[in-house]
Amino acid sequence: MTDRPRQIAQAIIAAIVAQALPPGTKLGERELAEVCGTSRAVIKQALIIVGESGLVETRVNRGASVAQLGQREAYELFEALSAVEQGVAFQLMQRLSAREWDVMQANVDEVEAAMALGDNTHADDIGPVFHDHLLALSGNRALQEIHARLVRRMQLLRQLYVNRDYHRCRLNDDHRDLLEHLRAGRAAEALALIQNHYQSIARGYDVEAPVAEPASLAEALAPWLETEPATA
Amino acid sequence: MTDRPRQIAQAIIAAIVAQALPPGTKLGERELAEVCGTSRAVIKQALIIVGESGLVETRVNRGASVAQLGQREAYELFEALSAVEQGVAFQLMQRLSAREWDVMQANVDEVEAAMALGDNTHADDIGPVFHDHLLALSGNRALQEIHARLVRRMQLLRQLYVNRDYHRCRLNDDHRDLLEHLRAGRAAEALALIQNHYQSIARGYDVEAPVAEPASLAEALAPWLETEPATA
DNA sequence: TTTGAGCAGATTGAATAGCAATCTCTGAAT
DNA sequence: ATTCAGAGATTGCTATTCAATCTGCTCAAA
Repeated sequence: MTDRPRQIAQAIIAAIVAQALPPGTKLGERELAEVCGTSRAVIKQALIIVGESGLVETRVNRGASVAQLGQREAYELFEALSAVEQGVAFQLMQRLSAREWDVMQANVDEVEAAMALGDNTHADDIGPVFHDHLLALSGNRALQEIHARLVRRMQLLRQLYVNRDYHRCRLNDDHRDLLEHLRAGRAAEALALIQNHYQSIARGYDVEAPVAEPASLAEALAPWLETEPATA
Repeated sequence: MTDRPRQIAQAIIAAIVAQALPPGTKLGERELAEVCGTSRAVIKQALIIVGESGLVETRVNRGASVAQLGQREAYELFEALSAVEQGVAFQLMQRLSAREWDVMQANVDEVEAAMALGDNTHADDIGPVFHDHLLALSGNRALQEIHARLVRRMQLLRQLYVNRDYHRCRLNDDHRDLLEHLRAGRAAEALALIQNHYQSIARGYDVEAPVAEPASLAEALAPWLETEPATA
């Protein structure tokens, strides 16, 4: 029961990433305090933690609400993800043998198998893990943290901009091609492909869409709060 | 007089980066509250903000103290900086004309002029700005924020590990060579040089040194607090 | 109808007091 | 010298309170 601010912050982050709290949802201190069964002081600390992760916007005297990223921020997010992965890829190419890329190869094959079975939901779930594997191979926790933060913010975009059925096969093909470049030591091609890959992903997001309705804080947070929520 | 947590957090960050608060310095809530003339609640919020930036370590029931980065974290920091700048450089090379690198060229020349005059202090001050210019050219605020956070944490290393007079001229030569590669579009050479550059910097840090004595919080923070500190 | 002023309620920023749990440091006993 | 116990200090958290600000509403004027 210690470090409640961080626990609550994790719950809020989980709810946001899981799309239970749509962008724009007001996160009132009083209401959150009741839902979490704690005091406003703890809530304020939790909101600061979430705010530092970039998932929540806080304005003085106006409280916090789930961040609504603009087109520019969306673009910068993809560019940043691309840059980080390019740097990581370049470094990994210098010290990894062909065999050490097998984890990522397995992911590509798994996604392909899922798609062959028509299980697109599962393919969508494990497809993005390809990028996590890349970061994991670096073994660099600072870079993994940076990458994870960017990915979490990217989740927000799914709700702001329509996801006109981006071509999964195309993305997985990119993954496969990228792996070949990486294994063969073709640096320029690999980095260019990463950039192109993220531009493909970005193209699936560039149309505005109606924002989902902001659910009640109690319902949205319930699954991620171990402590009993006060039933208002 | 609003948003005091953030103001105080900025003051603490400034003090840490300026080496007024050496690694390991205990940041007691009560004492900070008195020094800043505010309440513990505000201080706790400020410490959370600073903690999220990675400059302060917080353990439950044991409060916060200025982070003491280990060898591994130091290594990861340099690797991360290298990766980010490699990614940025690769992207910039595709869209910048030769002329648009002039800002960075100016920095290199300025540093060389300072060194020619024997003003090594000034050279050390403006030398690192070279890297900021690179990020500024990207125009990507997300990447600039990431980079700035990494640089701030790197400042901590200066106090933990002795800085056996790293060769400024060598570093500036790297900058000059890098610019040539960037202008000429030699991607592989440019990225390799960035990596090598940070390894050179890292080599200047790899010896342990006695940690500076933790100054009093009041004295350390005074220059960065506009509000009057309570004279205990 | 539209616009704008003004007021009431709600919300946030912050201070204060206080309590339980934990940590730290001192000092005594072995 | 080492170990252990206890007092004091520190932290985590709650509750309450007040001022400043914001929001939404009514109502009057153009």
